[in-house]
Amino acid sequence: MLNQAFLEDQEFLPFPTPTNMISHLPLDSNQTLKTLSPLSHHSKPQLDLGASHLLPNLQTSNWAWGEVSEIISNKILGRSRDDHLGVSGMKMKKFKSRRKVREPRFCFKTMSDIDVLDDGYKWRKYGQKVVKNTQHPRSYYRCTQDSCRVKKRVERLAEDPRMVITTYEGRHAHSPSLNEEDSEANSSKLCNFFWL
DNA sequence: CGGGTTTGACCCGCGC
DNA sequence: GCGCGGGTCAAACCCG
Repeated sequence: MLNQAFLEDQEFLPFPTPTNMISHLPLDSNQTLKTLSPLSHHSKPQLDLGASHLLPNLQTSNWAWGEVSEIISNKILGRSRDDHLGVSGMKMKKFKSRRKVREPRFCFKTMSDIDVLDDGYKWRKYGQKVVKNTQHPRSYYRCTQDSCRVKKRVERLAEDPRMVITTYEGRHAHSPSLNEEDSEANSSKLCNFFWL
């Protein structure tokens, strides 16, 4: 357990990004960040140019996704790195004398009426919280798969309620629930596939 | 009845 | 030490 915690901590950077999410975070030829509407599965992809100014002159090859997410968090949400350490109070109680476990994380911004994006995984809501200085509550979701500790947070941007901020934390140890039947057999392969 | 959501309580870290 | 804020728990509730 202790080893696992340290391993996870060290794995934070460089930040791996699931291929099914790369489509939501393309870096174009101008090396600026864009985000895609999650509804792009059904309709023509809708580029959000509004985020471009947040990451001027971003070089894709020189940035890890964790750093990108951190920049987004800082710029959009006004948070510092330590502000969103994903360690619950309960975990802290268990591992009081140990280093904090930092799960891999990334976030992205989308313009959508829908709060919960359909990313192929099944999520169960486990909490909702009104964040200070925002009129919109933040929702907390956990992956419904047993033994999968991936979490995500969903909130709306205070300055622009049309924008949804989704923050993923951790790695899925299975494939999306779309192919639930064979997810067991392929779990390890697909895990690598989605996070490389 | 099983699985998901809601919501108030609780815990912990942090700043003062 | 105390209060605040964020994150989580878990009982109650809802729904198919």
